Amino acid sequence: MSGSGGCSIVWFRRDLRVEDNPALAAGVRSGAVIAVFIWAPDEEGPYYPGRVSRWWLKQSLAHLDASLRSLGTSLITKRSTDSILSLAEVVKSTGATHLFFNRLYDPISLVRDHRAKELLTAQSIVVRSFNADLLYDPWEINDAHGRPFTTFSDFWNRCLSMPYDPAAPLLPPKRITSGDVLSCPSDILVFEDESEKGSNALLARAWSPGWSSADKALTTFINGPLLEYSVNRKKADSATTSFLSPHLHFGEVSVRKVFHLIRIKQVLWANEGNTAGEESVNMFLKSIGLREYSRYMSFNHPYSHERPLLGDLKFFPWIVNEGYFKAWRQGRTGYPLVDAGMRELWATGWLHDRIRVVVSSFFVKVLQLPWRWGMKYFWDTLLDADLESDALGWQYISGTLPDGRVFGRIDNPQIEGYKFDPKGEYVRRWLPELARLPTEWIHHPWDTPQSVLQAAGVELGSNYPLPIVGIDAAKVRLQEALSEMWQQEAASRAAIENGTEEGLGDSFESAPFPFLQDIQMEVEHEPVRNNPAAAVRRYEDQMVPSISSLLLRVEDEETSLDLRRSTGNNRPEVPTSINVGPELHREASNQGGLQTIQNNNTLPQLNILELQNAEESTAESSSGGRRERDGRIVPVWSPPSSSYSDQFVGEQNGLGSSSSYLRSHPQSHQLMNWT
DNA sequence: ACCCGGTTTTG
DNA sequence: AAAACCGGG
Repeated sequence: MSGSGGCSIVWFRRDLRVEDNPALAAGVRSGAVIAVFIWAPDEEGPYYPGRVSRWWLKQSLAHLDASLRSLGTSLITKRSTDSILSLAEVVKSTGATHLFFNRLYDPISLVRDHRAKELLTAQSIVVRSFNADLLYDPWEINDAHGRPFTTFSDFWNRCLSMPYDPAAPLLPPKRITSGDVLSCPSDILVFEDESEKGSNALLARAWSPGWSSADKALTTFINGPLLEYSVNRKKADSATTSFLSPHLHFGEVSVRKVFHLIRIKQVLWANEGNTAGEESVNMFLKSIGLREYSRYMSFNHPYSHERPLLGDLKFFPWIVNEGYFKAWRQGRTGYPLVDAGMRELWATGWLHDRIRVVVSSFFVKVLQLPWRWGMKYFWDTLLDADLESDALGWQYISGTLPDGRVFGRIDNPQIEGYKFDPKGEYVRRWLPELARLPTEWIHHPWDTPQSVLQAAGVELGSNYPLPIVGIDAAKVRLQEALSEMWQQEAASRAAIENGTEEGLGDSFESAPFPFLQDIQMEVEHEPVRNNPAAAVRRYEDQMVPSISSLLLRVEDEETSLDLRRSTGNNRPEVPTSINVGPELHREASNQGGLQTIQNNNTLPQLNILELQNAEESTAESSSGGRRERDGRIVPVWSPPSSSYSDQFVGEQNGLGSSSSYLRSHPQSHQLMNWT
């Protein structure tokens, strides 16, 4: 162990590449390197990666290992339940003096990485982290008053007009001097179980993980489909997307490299007066920007994957109906475009962005299921599952962002169908039972004359379902739900004014949308009028099966201000704001297993982090109930748990999260002007 | 210059 | 659904 004294550990996470990897470069610069990957999925709580995501990770790690070997070292892999303890062990056994890693911005990583820094610094290890995941670190992008932006377009305009460019990509190291890898044996990591192997084998036909295929995908895209990106982006057929998202998720290609290469094209096309090309570049950069924004939001509002950023839907009576949920997952809603999307998702782990919008908006608006269920299902099934991006997407669809969609709007899958899939090819590919239906009827089989159906071999209600909910009925139901929501909201406000309400401990915090436990209890099992589906409405949209939570309180007043002030030359390494205090506030309220968690926080910025209680959730919550059906596309996926009532996370609807919104946008909870 | 109505876009 | 956009009149 000693000979190599002074070596550096490079901790790989979602930066599985050798090019433009600042942490690796720093390691190489300072001498011998030990490259480590630690697999500690328990730390992710309920967000244990889904089958396809794990499949990708496995391939990608193997690829990285091969590259590192060709450069002179290899990747050490560790199985762990505590990354930081494992890091400390690696440090000890290798005699390392430095730790380098690239930053992540999801809430779990923020806390974990900060802890790593504290712990190892205390052991006299030099710890440095780098930005490798974003064009700009979140704290670099602020408005004129030094406050974080709250809408995407402002954020993105600022990014595009920053006084300095994003860091230029680094070349890969020519050679790596290996630390003493023998002193630190790898664990074998198991990413798939027997039952998953068969389905995983199919993935390899369509995808090839690893940084070199990521590079290839990037060049192919830039030299080909990019030009038409703007025109083609409306087609449901995924042939015109970049296919970069899973590569980007695992950091196999650097987003800065993508940005720089795209910009080169942009300049080129601008000079040629190629306006279509320019437009495409802008559209594509925008989707890169959304990815940036998702990290930005996650950093500034670490609850965004769990809670609406705006409190405006706090009292919305979501429909808790497993039957709906199941029909959606299986692609049996009776709406061909939605169903085709859900079948494709299940079969391939992939979905065109447009179709993601269609199926998720259907989920939230027509079925009125709580968005976090849908998000969780995406997490479990998408090849490019990404917590920050998916949270942003679902919140956008649900209308809980200042610039999100208006909640009251229901998209009509039939109309969308003729827009995105005018010939019905997409539907026919994924719904073989409708393959013989003429285009005229393909997106609304329920209107189709019996004779036509018969000729096409379609028997509604038998081999293809009738619509699970009619669009008109859904509109009515949505309006009813909304007026119910307003009533609750008004009642709650009144209760506050009467001083009946306890409040949340924080005076200005609780103003617009107080937590109303009583009302929740009252209405819990009240069936909704005019609701033949016997759906039970609940006021918590925060329930995600099998998630139990601890609330960790975080002090971050000064530090978040620090972050905001810090500029170029002195970038904070790990956001020091994430200072997890030891005191846990967890107030279990007995009834029905509800847990209320109180936020004692009085600080202006969002400053609470919640960690998931790892033990109870992962196994069943992620992939547990899934079974593969050979040759059949219909998914079999059971929800993580059937006991919904005990997962309620108190202090809900992002009072914490939305506080900064409500303060900076006092109007935002009124954005939804229903009447 | 300005208004109108249809169309497109909307993170 | 609402706002921005566009091309006449």
